[in-house]
Amino acid sequence: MEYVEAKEKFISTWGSLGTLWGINKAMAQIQALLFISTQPLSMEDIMDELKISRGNTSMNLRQLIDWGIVSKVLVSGERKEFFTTEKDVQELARTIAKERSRREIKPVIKVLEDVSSIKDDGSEKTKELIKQTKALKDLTDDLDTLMNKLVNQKQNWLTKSVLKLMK
Amino acid sequence: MEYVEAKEKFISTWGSLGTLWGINKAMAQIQALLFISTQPLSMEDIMDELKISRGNTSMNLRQLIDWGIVSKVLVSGERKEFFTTEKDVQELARTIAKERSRREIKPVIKVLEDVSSIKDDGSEKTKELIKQTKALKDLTDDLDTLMNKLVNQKQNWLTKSVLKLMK
DNA sequence: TAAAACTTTCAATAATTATTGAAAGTTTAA
DNA sequence: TTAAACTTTCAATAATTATTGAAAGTTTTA
Repeated sequence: MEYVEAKEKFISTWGSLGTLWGINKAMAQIQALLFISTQPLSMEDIMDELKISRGNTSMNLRQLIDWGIVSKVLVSGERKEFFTTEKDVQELARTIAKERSRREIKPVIKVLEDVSSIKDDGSEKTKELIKQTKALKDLTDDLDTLMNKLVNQKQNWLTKSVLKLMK
Repeated sequence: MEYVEAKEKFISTWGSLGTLWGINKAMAQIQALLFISTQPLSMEDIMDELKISRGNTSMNLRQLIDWGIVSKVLVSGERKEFFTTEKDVQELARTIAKERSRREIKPVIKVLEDVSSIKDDGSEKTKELIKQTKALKDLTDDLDTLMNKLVNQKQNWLTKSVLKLMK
């Protein structure tokens, strides 16, 4: 496989994986492109590489910035803006995990709490609803805690964690 | 909050969470409904509760069965089929984790391996592509291993794991 | 074996989500 | 200032994905 083919394969695979996990394709592909790029890229560069429109590029770059994954960089002597992504995979994973926890997991835990704390009217179906949503709440809470703990150990968190679990 | 309101809130929240994570709404809602139901439900029951068509119900039930999350149960004296979902949240999490690993993570690891093992032609951009996809491959591999290890400890895996990591 | 009871399939359609592109907005340099 | 260089916004449109419903298929019972 040559460079160009490998690059395209990587970008398109990353895009598909994104789609599978509820992340839009353009967003995932922009991040992938920046991730393997040796310098920061301008909007033009991204549009040309991925063959997407200016509007699309602009909107998705903003989302990536909101997620804390991409940042603007100033290139001296250049008027337009350039963009880079976090290059360290561990830091990247940490950022994504934190954001998904904050945006998606925490609100669900809140709903599960509300639902599981309705008044027990003694009926079987109410008991079941309470029991099951409580169990789901506890699990989600534990997973969220675990994920955040994992991700907050700055140094080699993954390796360390895997080792601990193998004991 | 009354039973009916709580039930609807749970089902619709679960549906939205599904959508956010790339799982279709009907599929997530069917699973949610079965999860809090005291008995197995027939296709009619599900259609009525969720106000979805027969075709939709049939297709999504099949997908849930393919994922190993829902199973058919025979109710004696009844001709039609009834369905239940795994009621134990830990077992449920285990099944979902394994399936997502098998269907989505493993194939991506394969692509990352291919891409990161292209010939180094000495150019900076090739070196960067190799370096970054290699790092991503290693991380993904570690996360996948960790997830599978977590999930394969049959008893109280989560609690145990959290405790270990807190040491 | 016929027909009733049920499930699956799939082409048509609806709903949702992503993308475009041009107009409006903003910043910088002369 | 003003006009060129650049970015953002957003209504229109395209692409994708989900859903319907009726016909075809299957199984069971009489």
